[in-house]
Amino acid sequence: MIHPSPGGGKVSQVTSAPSRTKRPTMVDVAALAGVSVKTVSRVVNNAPYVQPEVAQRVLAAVAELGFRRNHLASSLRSGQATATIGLLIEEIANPFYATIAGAVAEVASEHDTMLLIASSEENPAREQQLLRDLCARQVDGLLVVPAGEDHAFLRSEVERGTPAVFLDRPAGGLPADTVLIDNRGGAHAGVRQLVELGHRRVGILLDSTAIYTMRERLAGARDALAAAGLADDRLIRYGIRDPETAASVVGDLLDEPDPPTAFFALNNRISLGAVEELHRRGSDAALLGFDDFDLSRLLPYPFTVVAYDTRTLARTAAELLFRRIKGDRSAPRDLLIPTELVNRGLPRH
Amino acid sequence: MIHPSPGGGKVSQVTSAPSRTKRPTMVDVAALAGVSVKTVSRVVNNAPYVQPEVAQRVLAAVAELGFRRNHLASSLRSGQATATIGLLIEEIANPFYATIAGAVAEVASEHDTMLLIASSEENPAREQQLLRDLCARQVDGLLVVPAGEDHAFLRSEVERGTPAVFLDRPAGGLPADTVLIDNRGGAHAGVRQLVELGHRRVGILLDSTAIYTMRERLAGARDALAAAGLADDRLIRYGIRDPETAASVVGDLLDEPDPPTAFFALNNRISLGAVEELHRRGSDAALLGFDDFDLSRLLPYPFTVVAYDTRTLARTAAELLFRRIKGDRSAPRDLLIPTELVNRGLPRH
DNA sequence: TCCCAGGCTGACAACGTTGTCAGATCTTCG
DNA sequence: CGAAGATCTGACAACGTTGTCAGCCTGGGA
Repeated sequence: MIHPSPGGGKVSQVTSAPSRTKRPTMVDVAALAGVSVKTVSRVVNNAPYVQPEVAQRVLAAVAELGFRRNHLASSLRSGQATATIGLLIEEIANPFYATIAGAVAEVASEHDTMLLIASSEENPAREQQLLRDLCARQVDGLLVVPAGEDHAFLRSEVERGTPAVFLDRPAGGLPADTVLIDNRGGAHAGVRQLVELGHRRVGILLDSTAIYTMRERLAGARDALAAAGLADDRLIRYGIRDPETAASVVGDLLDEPDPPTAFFALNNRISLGAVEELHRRGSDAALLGFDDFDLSRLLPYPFTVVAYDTRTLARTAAELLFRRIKGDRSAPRDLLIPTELVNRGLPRH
Repeated sequence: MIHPSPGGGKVSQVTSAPSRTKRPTMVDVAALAGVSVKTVSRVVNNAPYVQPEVAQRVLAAVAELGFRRNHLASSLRSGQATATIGLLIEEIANPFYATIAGAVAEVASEHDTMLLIASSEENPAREQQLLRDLCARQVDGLLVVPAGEDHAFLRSEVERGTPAVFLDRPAGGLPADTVLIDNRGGAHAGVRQLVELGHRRVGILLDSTAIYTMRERLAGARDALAAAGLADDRLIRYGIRDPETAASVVGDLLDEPDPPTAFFALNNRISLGAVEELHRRGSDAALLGFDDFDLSRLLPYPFTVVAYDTRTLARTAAELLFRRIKGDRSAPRDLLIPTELVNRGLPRH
């Protein structure tokens, strides 16, 4: 135990008023080390031709002052290379985009690059403003999950040396690298399997056809049904935004006179609602979903998903972007990430 | 069907060589508009005292050249205000951190600020390097979910005007704003409820006590058990990293001669494994988890979680940070986000 | 001895922008 | 009519860094 002596119990290492000291610059370091600013720059950047003992003096000064190179000034002067890329997604908190962000961050980190993330919130105007802002910050490249339909405004930026790679959805009005999921093929394969299992009436549940992925998946599903002569647009339900709506739509369809024996949910929010309703009713309708997700295997109803690897999607796009940043000027590429049919959910009863 | 005519099937709107034009600067705009650079600056920044017709000319030149102000140069010259904050988390793809990132991005957007995100991957050395890098990029402030135990190295940065707010875990060796979950209180309340329900043997499942949140939750649980005279350290299992391990540990405990009648899983990865095993065995042991998660209500086993609002945690921290950025120099604050007991999972059978 | 190459260093300008200041013009008021 | 202000504009320096270049040494070869 230490006896607190009045006023002296604690060494006052904390200056009570946070003294907003100015950041030291190379000028300060140079003065302390007795060299020129340029020499400091050379030492800080590991440039050759500095006498070891001079370098030591400089490093000592750097340490004493707590100098950190100003990255802004550095990249302003040296032209490009802010070692930053911009990622534009719909919404960070959404697990799909979070996975994308994680994979992109990983690739970025492999290239000693930082990640500036912006959320468009599905708003094309906001998307445009954010992309412009990212360019104004001189990012070395852009990764974009498009919200809008028209990206012509990016053309001049791309021509001026900020490469852009689009992922999950195609760019509009701009020749650019694109990395997409095989939405159409995956939906086709899944629905064909339902047909082969003997299903003749397949309810299709989707959000808006204003969304590219929905259009593609719907097209794939229709193709597969049409190929078997089973196309029936009365079984398609649009505008499903959340699990609750999905559940009630599934209920409505099951209550009709000649109900579907199978459902195709075009995204995982819809799958979730469908699982809930089918489980509640003890139904034995087949369920096919698009998009896998973390806990799908623990849900209380067996279903098949058209799965794909979101990380591969994102890594592929990011790696392509870095090739562009490093100077690859070849023609824009369109890459397709394959899908796979996977069984999920817990067996019935 | 389109007959491909040799070499002419497509209008060549794509300049084969993407001509890396230089970005126009205020100098270019000034020359085109026939004014000084400073006047361009004034127009671009909506400064007063520019004749409307001159402003028009400048804006026309801006539009014609596709000029965008260089944000780097701007914030270099004008001192601070990069309109960027840094967020350091463990791993972006993890839903917990994704939720944090989303909420932070939201608050940042309300302040017209962009978000630079970095992942420490639980590595203190990497954390330190990333935080330094963020400072070098002159961010206006830092939000940190600490990985390491010592953040004294940040002291000089904070004193030099980069405020930092820590969340979810406390900072080490640095007086700083901190926003934490009420881990201890939540665990205490949950376990007390188990005791009140008549449970006398509670298995406690956790990851490493090297993790702050684990220590706190464990302490809360022990307190509650001790208060009822039920403390029994033989029922505590450490080092559980993933659902699979959790499941097997639960199995082991249930196979012992005098098995627990209740389990407390200290995070949601562990809860998940416990749910799986309890469901598989058709057990009727009570389960208490810490951390709510999206699909918890659909899991096939009833359990109670100590829940909290991650978004509130993150928003609180972000708002505090922006108050600091705006100049609030009051003493560092410690805020506690409350928890709540919530029933989850589907009823047995 | 001189010359030249290579190692080492610093002065200076420049990156693109904005703060400061001074000057020019115009209005207003005593 | 003159002074005081308000409005408008541009020259210049500065933010912190790095590219360019010139110059200083030292040592080795002719």
